Amino acid sequence: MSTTAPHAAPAKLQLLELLAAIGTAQWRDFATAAARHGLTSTQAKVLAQLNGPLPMRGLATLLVCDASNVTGIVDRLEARGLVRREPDPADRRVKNVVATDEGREVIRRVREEMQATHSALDTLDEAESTALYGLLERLRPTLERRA
Amino acid sequence: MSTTAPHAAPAKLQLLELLAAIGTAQWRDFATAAARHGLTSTQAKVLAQLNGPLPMRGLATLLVCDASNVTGIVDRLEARGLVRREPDPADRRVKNVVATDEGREVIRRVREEMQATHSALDTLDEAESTALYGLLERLRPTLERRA
DNA sequence: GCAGATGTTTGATGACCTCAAGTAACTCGA
DNA sequence: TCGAGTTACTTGAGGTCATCAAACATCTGC
Repeated sequence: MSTTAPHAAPAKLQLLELLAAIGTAQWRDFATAAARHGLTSTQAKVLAQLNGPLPMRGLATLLVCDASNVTGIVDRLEARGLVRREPDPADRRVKNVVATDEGREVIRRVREEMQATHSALDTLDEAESTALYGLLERLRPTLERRA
Repeated sequence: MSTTAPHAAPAKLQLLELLAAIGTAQWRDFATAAARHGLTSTQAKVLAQLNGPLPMRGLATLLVCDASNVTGIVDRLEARGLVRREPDPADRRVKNVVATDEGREVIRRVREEMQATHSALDTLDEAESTALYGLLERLRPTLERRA
């Protein structure tokens, strides 16, 4: 409301708030899509990390949470048949979590059903997508390292 | 890993994943800052919404959650003296939630202590900030409407 | 071989979240 | 004005997520 120039440099706080708004909206989109498949957002997030076999501990590290927490989440995913615990051949303490075929299919659908996000990204042309990608890619390392 | 051109147009899925990564990192930064003040991220989020008096129902709408949920969150914030329930003069059913001075101060500090986010945004020069702001501003309406 | 570190699980506790139900207060038309 | 329907808030039950402490099995290096 203060300045009027159409493309004035945004105040840092405004940019911060906008970034937060985008983040929440996308998260909500994800949670909604996950819910349609009977998954909580946390369960879907775990499923999304499982490209290959991953030990419980690795999962906990990725999620930045206590290992004991992962036990329950994987329990519930396993009960639904979306995930499997496999013994690690090299270390008998370790249990590797693997997504089942159904698990992979479900998370694929969740991603594809994030309509709000897809629609939003579709409003950008190719140059804009590239620009956005470049900018976000620059933010990422700093943002993730200092957390 | 597949293509090698430095500024090739990103696949939609890559952009989606990058956006998600940025969102989680920023959320984690927020949660960490909130925790330093003894707040859960949800509590901090509520505090962040309280620019003026807001009825419980309004809060629930903003948070996209059940009204009964807000009762407990506000209870805990009120117990810490960060928030106050005030009767609405126009409608005796309504309780308006207002941040106390201490509440406003705490949330101000939380925002200012989101170091990862601040550092990341500081890596952008003015033109880049402006570009990012413009792009995100374009995404926002679509992203929020379709949620 | 043994002390210490690591991976997983269990149990206790608390916050968050939803749904169903209850109470109080508002609204609007007959 | 009065009563039916709606709305705001709370309570209680039940489930998920998150932490910590403790137990247990297994690995590691000396």
